Amino acid sequence: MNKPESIPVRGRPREFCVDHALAQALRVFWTKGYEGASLTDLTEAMGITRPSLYAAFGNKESLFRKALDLYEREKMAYIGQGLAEPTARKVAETMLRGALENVTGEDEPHGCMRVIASVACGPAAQSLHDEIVQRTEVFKQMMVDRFERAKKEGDLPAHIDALGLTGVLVAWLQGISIQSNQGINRKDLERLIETALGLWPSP
Amino acid sequence: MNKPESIPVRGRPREFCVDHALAQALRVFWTKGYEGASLTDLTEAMGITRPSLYAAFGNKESLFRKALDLYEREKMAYIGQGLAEPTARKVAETMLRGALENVTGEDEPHGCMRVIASVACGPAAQSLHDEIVQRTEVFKQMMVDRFERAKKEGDLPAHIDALGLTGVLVAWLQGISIQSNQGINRKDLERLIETALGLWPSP
DNA sequence: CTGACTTTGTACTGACCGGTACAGAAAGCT
DNA sequence: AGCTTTCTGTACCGGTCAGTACAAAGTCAG
Repeated sequence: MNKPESIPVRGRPREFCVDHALAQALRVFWTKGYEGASLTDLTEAMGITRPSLYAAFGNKESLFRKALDLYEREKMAYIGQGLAEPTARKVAETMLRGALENVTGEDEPHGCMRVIASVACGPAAQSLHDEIVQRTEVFKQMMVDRFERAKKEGDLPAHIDALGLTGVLVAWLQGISIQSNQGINRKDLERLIETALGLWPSP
Repeated sequence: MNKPESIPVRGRPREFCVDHALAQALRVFWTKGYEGASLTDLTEAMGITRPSLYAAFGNKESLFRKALDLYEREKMAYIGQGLAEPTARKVAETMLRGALENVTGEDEPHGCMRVIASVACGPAAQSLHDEIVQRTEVFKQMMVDRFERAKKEGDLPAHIDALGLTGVLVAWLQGISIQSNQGINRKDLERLIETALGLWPSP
């Protein structure tokens, strides 16, 4: 995984694996946020020099975007899995437990990269902030639609506000991320989740 | 409010009001976080020069701590008010509505400064992060105690886990902060809160 | 081999960061 | 009047930031 991956065509071949370097960059951004991660942090973690980074990834911002894509693809799969569950309760349970796993990984940064990055980006990275917000909105809308369907299917009471319930669930997910980032231990987060599921509306 | 406040004793009198300058600094830190706020941002907003800032407040970090004290004193009163409410439900309601007001202020930054600052501080500000986390833990413990009392008083079912319920409520507060920071409108946050209160356990 | 082409590491750029040295200005004390 | 004390503005410090110019090195086609 740490060697070149594609058939070189012309010129001197690249001496590192782009995917592996991107995975290392993801770890740095995940831990430190966009502005907190310096090019020195990134190049050291990726094991390449600055010009190599710029040649392969454009600049810091486009590197971050690629890392964010990778993060959402590999680390936020639990959102999509949750949406596919058969009942509203299972949707919530899958997302809450998935977030817990994502956020308390053994040797991974604690907290959700999306949350960290959206909060911790100054005016210089306004466009990044906006993009993260927009991606979050897409997920939220899918949840609203899913809960509307659940109401029709009868596994959510009719008086429940699907948008409000989505806000509640998203707030839980974000709160789990923040509390984990603040160093809460996993056991306490599990109690949070158990209590939250205990509050979840029954059909 | 923008003129000196105390009786000068010796030497040239200070030409600005310390309290007013601190309030302006608070706005900057609240909006941009600790590392995102540069000394240039701060001095411009405060209307003073760098040496004046250093003479009056020590350095950037101690200025931030003073601003954080001011924030908790003036903007987080709803936590203490909530704890004083007679029932667990009113505790939650007061805190949720207080957070909403705090976070959707007309010409104030959106989001809770504590949340923003705890997430958006790099390794340089580790001691600040730790202090914010510690202050949060104090509040949490008070909530746990309050909900334990509520169980004894019978306005919370006995099977409820007070620590888990505190995590649930804190996650809501943090989620409200983040979603507001991401530009959610106030109406949607109100629906989040109404739905959350609808889930709150009845005695 | 020669030339085209691309990646490599070194060493640099200008801009900004937090923090400060210093001299002049404004007040009270004697 | 001086003298002391404190604040004010200018102009600077070394360090770090994101980004790049440039030449050496490696691999292809011919």
